[in-house]
Amino acid sequence: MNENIAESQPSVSELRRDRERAELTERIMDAAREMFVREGYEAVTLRKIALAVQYSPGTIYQYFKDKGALVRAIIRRDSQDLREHLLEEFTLENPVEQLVEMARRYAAWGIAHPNHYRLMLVPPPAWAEQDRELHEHQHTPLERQLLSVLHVVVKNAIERGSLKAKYTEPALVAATLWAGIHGAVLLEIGMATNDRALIGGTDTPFEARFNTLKEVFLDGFLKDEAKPAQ
Amino acid sequence: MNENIAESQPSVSELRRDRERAELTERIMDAAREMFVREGYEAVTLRKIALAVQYSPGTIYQYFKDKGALVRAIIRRDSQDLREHLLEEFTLENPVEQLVEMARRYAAWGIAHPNHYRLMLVPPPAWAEQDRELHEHQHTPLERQLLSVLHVVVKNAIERGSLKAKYTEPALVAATLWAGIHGAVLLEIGMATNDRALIGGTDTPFEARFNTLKEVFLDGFLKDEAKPAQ
DNA sequence: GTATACTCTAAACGCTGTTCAGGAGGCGAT
DNA sequence: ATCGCCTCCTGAACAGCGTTTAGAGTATAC
Repeated sequence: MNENIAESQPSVSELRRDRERAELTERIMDAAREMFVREGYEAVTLRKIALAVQYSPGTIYQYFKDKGALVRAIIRRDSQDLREHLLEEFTLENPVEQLVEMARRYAAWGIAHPNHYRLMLVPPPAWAEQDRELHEHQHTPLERQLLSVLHVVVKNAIERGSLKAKYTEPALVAATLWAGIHGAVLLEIGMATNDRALIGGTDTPFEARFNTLKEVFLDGFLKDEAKPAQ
Repeated sequence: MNENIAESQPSVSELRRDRERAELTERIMDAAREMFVREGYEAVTLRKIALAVQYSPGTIYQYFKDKGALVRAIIRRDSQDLREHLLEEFTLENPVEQLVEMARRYAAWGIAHPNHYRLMLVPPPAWAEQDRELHEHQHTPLERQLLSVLHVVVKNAIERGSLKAKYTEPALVAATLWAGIHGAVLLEIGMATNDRALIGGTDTPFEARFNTLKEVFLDGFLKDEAKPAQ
């Protein structure tokens, strides 16, 4: 044992062990993610996850403290992915256009992955109780991350004088924007999963609702002279 | 046995039996509602409910088919209550004012009863699978009911010419309004339950967010000459 | 070769929702 | 008054859940 040296270099077997550990961690998360997204949180059992990765149930507990920690780890990673997806390839220097495009990406993602969306953004307070874990390592909940991303862009728009004079507080504007988009996505998800040939055809396609929301927000927030050309 | 008469009048003991059945049904629902609202769906066990009403667990199953049916029955009843609360005492003949007041009541109710709100409006797809039950007896899901209430008032506003000319479809406007309010309520609920002294004080009170949403919707939807006096 | 550290498993625990055979007791008919 | 019926309710049981733990098995370190 070379404990005498305070922090010695890791041996080759230690390296392999660490790598194998990381790989199994990954395999578990991947299998669990797929099941959570397909069947929802409480329909997925640890035993099924263990079966999928071909280990005994107890083994999972050497990689994740409990079922909640597993789902939280998945959420943490996927939140980061969504966040990067929203910010990807932005060369638009116009913050208003950027906001519209981000909203479009966000909504498209949520509708394409309804269970995933619910998992990350509508946590039943069950697993949120010990969310120390989610907050640590500069990991604020996704909702917060999104708000702070919006905050930056909105602040940019305000500084350029695109918004009406009465909207001076970026946090307020960002929260309003996010509330609208979030509500629209949830409405679409709910209607898509709950309804099969429901009452009279008063239904409207999501595209139309999204555009209405966009119009209203643009008309409501922007100065008349700052509105984009039709 | 008086089977010869097709439908005879119920005997006195039958009446008492039916009444007692209805009373116990009520007691179960009341106890369960309180627990669901306080602790959330999956934290409440049938055994605890049975204990609260002082019957054995099996007895519950003579009154409700299973746990999902019980919570669905509660949701059905409370949905009606909320719906009536929103429409209560309306003498306002101005549909725009009515919409604002309804939104205010709705948001206040949701924030005052966060668990109740989530229970009724953000069902994890678990118990929504067999929602035949929720749809029957002209009971559409609450979300639908709210949209149709909004639909009527919005249609009224459109017919009075209060909205900009490009908004001709009440369903579209109603969906947008509801999405915004729903999102705002969920954001408030999430921030209130998740956060205890979080990152920098970028927080805004709900009142301010609600007013911003109101301003934007009024500015966005209404003709300039139809806006209420400040 | 022996001791050590680690990983994984099998079994068990207490809990859950749910089912079911059977006891208890009031009711209507004889 | 007695008999059978019908309803309500219970206690025990079942399978499945998340989770814990003692220990077998194996690779590493000395």
